[in-house]
Amino acid sequence: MKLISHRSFPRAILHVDGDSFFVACEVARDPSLRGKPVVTGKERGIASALSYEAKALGATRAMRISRIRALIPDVIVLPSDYETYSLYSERMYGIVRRYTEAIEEYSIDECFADLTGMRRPNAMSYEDMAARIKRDLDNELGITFSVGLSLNKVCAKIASKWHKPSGLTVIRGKELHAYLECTPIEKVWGIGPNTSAYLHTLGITTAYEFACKDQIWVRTHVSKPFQEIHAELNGSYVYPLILGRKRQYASISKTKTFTPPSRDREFIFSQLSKNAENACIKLRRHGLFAKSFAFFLKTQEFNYYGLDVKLAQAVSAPQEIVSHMRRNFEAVFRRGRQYRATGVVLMDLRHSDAGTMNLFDASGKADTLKMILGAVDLIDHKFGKHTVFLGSSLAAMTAPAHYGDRAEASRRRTHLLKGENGRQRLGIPIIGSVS
DNA sequence: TCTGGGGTCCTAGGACCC
DNA sequence: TCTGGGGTCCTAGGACCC
Repeated sequence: MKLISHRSFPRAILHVDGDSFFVACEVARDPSLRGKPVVTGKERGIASALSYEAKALGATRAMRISRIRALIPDVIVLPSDYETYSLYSERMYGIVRRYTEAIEEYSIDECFADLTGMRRPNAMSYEDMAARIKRDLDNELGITFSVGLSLNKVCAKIASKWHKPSGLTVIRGKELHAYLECTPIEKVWGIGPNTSAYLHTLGITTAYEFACKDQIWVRTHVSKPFQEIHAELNGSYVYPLILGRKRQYASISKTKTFTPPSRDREFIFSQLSKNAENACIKLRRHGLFAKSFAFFLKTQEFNYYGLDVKLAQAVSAPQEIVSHMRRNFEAVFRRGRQYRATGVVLMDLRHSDAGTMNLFDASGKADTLKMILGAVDLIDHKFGKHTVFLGSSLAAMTAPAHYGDRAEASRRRTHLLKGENGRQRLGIPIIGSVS
């Protein structure tokens, strides 16, 4: 039995979703691409977004670019340009914000808006607002959007997905069941492959069948996140919008898969070192410091072996991360095992390292390190990423072309920032000059 | 989907305490 | 040394999202 302790009123929640957003931004910027099979993700060798023309010819998300080229010889492959997409993203938020301040900037190509109570200020119905927002977005950005309007986030998501691309779907409370009957359970936001399979074993295949289960059943069969989804499928408003600017990072990670896989310990470690460098670059770009981190190796069988490391002080220098990984590497690495990827995750992020300085470190190393890092960031900014890098990353940086992006490899300069090398066992690596 | 990369949140269970 | 009951904090790992 459901307890309703307050008089709930229906909400009008809007979900806005850019159609093939990355590709659409590229087309908006370069109209000559319109109508052609276009994919982005060149830098990774994996398709991140596809034009509808490319999809129609059989390409799918996460497909290897090489395979797409075989499938569609005249496909246009572009590297992802997040700077540009972010600009379009900001414009999207701005247009929606004309109609309400209650906006959640959910991701680069999606947002939610709470239109509740805005009929009078905007002098139009919720449906008209949704239509106007879509029209403004399509016209001003030159990108089509799929828009859904319903009682809550989960249902608004179902609505926006209903008709793609360029759809506008309104799902009122009375019509909800009809939509849910046609929605496979695995298409519901928040219900992944695992939970779908589990629900299937209980005889549930559609969102409607799940929604019809009573409270007792729901509490005994699924955990909290799915109880909440269940409530939203019944029209309740459970998930509030998270308003305002994107919240701060909880973690920053860098992982990299290499082909072919490798058993070479030095190579594997250099990959970790490179991950650490890249993660720290992002960390510093946001003015953050990490008080702990994790690193892991991923085997050819998709098993993960890793370690969490707590630091005595918050750091932003890769040298610190690398020296800790060096000390703990043997606990994780096994000879003979085939590895396909490594990763570094920086955690316990904060805005300052103040108050955590080691009092016994009177040598001025910390200050030196800061100056070096500042210089490194400046050089990278001026001459491009990875103009300078740690000696411990060398193997990863100079690996054969098939170990990475060919173009990147050829662009790369070979100046080294001396520091970590195979034999060093010092807590803080020796810092040399940029050669 | 023969499986890339970057995130967040929830939960069960152990450690520890009273 | 054995016996309960109950609370908090932390961690590893699962699940999901774009």
